[in-house]
Amino acid sequence: MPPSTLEQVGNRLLARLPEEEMERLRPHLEHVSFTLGEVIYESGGRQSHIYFPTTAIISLLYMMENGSSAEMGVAGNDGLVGIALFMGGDTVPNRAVVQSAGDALRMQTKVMQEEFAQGGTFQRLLLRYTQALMTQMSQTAVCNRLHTLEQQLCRWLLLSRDRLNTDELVMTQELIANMLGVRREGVTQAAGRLQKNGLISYVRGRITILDRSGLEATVCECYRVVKDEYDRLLG
Amino acid sequence: MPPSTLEQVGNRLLARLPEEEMERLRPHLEHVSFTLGEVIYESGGRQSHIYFPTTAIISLLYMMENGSSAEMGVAGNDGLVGIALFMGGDTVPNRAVVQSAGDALRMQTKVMQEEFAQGGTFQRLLLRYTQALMTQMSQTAVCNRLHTLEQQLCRWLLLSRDRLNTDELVMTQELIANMLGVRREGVTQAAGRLQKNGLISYVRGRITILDRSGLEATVCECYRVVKDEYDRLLG
DNA sequence: GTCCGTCTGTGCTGCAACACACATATAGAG
DNA sequence: CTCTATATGTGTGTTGCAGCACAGACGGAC
Repeated sequence: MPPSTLEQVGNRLLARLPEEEMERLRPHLEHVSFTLGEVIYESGGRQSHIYFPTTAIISLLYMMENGSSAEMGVAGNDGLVGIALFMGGDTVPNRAVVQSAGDALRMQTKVMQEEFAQGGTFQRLLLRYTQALMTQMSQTAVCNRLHTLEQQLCRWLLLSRDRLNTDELVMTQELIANMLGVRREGVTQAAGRLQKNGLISYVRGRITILDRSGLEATVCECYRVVKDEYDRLLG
Repeated sequence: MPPSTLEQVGNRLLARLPEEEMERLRPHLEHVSFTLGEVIYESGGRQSHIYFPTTAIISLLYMMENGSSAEMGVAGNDGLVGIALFMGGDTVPNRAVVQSAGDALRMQTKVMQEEFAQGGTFQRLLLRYTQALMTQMSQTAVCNRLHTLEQQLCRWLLLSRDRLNTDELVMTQELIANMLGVRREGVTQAAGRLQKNGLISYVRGRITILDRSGLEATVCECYRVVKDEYDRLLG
């Protein structure tokens, strides 16, 4: 695949690199495709590559000892998967799962680390993204504590929508429940209310966002805090 | 204060710096004291200094628009306050409040940033600490979602204990409730159960940990996940 | 078409935490 | 010692979600 095509459906972090750095990295970027549910890394697992999603969305999930799970963050074409590889810890105690099938660009860990050590725009962007992700994680903590399932579902839908280029999400309520760390029935009820209010419609694993501004009116402040931070840090 | 005394009651991050880097930084470290409840920075506020607590404990709180709050992380003598200053974002959307009165060493932002840009052990330690803090934040999200108030209180007590050198915490239930983002009455009930079981005792703003291993038996896995990551990344 | 697996809807009961109201206990000021 | 502000204890009712059970509905395989 020629370089120009690589960046056509691109990753917004990489798109912000100056041409000089991009030229160095381009030969090391490799296109990969992910299917729904694929596990990119396990909790504590080492990664051979860092991933820059282009159309895929990746969830960072903590898996409880008893089997339940909860999402702590999500990465799309505005971010990357593999923070630990440049933060120095090598691994993190969570799992990365493909939440929405799609593509990513990947780079070998060693190449990435060498470029990171140069201290240029690449390092600066990766650190700023990491800070944005921290905001997302900490706001998730707040939201889990203080807000209703319905508000959290709105937040989740909007965060997903922002990382896709379509209003249709391929996603069952069961999977959403696993992400949010709640029961499937709870998602059914909350989604039912949103549908009744004309904000979304859904059938059997396909959710369509009908009224984005309606969702934004229903969601808690957490969504905007996270979005504003992403825009400020990476916009 | 002579340098040797500065490090006597020290900060464990700084203690891990090689002598060469420490020599460069020592002239720029300044001792400061914090009182309970003091606000180190406001949400979105710029900081002139980065802080390395020695005996103080600092909570990172998100303040909701409606006035309620929730803790997203905590920093003691194993960490620092001011992540955003080297991650590149300058500010974060939360507030840093003194949870336990005590001291810290501080360094001017500019000095810190110059040393960080050197890419040596200082940078490596700060990034590893940041990763540890991310684990703490994300585990807080999980814990808020999936665990009971009593378990979370245990987690909070243990995290505080680990950052003090005494079993007595000066802390009212009201303040703990603000940290955990729950009602004061809920804390009263959970603390009452812990006291009845002989794990803690408390009177009017003073909590004493009587049975640390009992707390560890009651707490959810979140505490150990965070502690193990801190040990692994910074130990 | 029919079948079967998957996805969604709904009706319980139960519990943890909330909101509000108010009672009691304690430390420190005077 | 008394007063007061602050800290903690308790009761009642409500809410949001969990846990469990099962009914219906849809879609692809055959």
